[in-house]
Amino acid sequence: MPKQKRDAEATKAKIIKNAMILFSQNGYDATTADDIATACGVNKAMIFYYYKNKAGLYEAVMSEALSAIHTEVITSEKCCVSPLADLEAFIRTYASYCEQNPYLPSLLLRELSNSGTHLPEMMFSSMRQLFTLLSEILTAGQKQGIFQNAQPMIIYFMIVGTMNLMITTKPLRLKAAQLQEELDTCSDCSMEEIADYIFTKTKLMLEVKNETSTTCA
Amino acid sequence: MPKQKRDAEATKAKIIKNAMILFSQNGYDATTADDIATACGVNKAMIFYYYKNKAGLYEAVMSEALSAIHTEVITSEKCCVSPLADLEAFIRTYASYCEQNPYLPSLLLRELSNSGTHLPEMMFSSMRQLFTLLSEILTAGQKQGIFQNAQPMIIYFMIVGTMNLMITTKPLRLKAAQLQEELDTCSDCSMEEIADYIFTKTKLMLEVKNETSTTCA
DNA sequence: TCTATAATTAACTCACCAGTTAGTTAATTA
DNA sequence: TAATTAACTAACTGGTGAGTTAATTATAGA
Repeated sequence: MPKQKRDAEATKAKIIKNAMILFSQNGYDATTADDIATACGVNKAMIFYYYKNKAGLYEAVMSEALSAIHTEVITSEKCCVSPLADLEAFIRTYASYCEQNPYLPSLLLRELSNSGTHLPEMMFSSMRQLFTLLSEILTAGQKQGIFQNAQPMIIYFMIVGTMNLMITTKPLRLKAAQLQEELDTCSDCSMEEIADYIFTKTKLMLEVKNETSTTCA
Repeated sequence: MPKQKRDAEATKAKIIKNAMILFSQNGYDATTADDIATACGVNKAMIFYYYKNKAGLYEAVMSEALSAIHTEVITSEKCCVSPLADLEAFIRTYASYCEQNPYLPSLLLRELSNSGTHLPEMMFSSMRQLFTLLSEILTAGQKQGIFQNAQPMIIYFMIVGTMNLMITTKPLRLKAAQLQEELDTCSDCSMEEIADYIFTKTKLMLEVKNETSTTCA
């Protein structure tokens, strides 16, 4: 069954994949069904055949992207027991996932900048779950007296929002750095370095006493 | 001259104002020239008469919004001499400006999530200037040994990006808090409180030794 | 091998929207 | 006050994009 002339799953996947890329590059409105169809060498009608309408496709795309990252963070986050280690795992996993799937950040930011006006319920709850996760890590740490004065929402945006922005603005930052040499836009920072820096700064923000080695297995 | 039947400046201003609101609420593509025209009770043709095309109008809107915030931050930032006071002024001014002009954050975020694909040159340089400002404050502080290990780009996003996100997500955060009571989404934090919190955390991040009163005149 | 069904396609429709145009009315100036 | 210009309008156009439809082809099961 390696190659078939007809393979529903394969075409569905092709559509999702290309739609994700195009949506994240050009936004929802500026991406046409024809664009997506030609991008994956599939007849436009197939999009409507499988996903009913454009909004349905969009929802499917976001669902895919969000559930993927959610399980990734959830599963890898179990690695250690201390809140500090969990925090580190959270940041690192999110960073590495986003690096491998650079479409997600711009999709998320766009959605947030819409203030979720047309945000489908599923997406909303998925985003909430990710926040809840960090929120729980923070309250746990606070109860154990490891973290001080953690407003979860603001901390969440300082971590996740900043990583999202660093990814989506990469080309912009490069351009700015070329135009104005004395400007340090972190234009060739790797995502790992960024995650590292953010983790260090988050520890300072939360006034974590002292590093009793936090590296995971 | 209080009321004229014809007032070019007034209609131009009306168009900009309503366009700004609609663009920030619905995005560029989803906002039609007809929408804007009816919103300000002006004939659609006037939009093209004054701004040539939709892109021209958009550029004018962004130019307006950005130059306003830029001068606001620039002028009020002069208040003190120390980098720490300047940092505080930067954060506070940005916060209060955004609160009064809640359109800007969503416009900015949308633009950033586009990775500046259609970003007009003027806007790009305007955004750069704001970043340059913070960048200079940080390097000054670092030279004086007040700030430690400041990566300007990341710090910038942790401050400005977070404030932008807190503003645009306000309705979303409210909804999430209502659905899930135990979740603290900072849903009734004022912008002042948020700015305060961010400033406090930024000081920790930059390892500022100790507060020798930073309030401005 | 025949048949039912799922996958796929080309060629449409219809609504909507950016931008135009030709003409009208108010203000300005000579 | 006549003429010129600037502000404004109603009605149009052309293109585009979401979604449909009716027909066609592959595939699996009996």
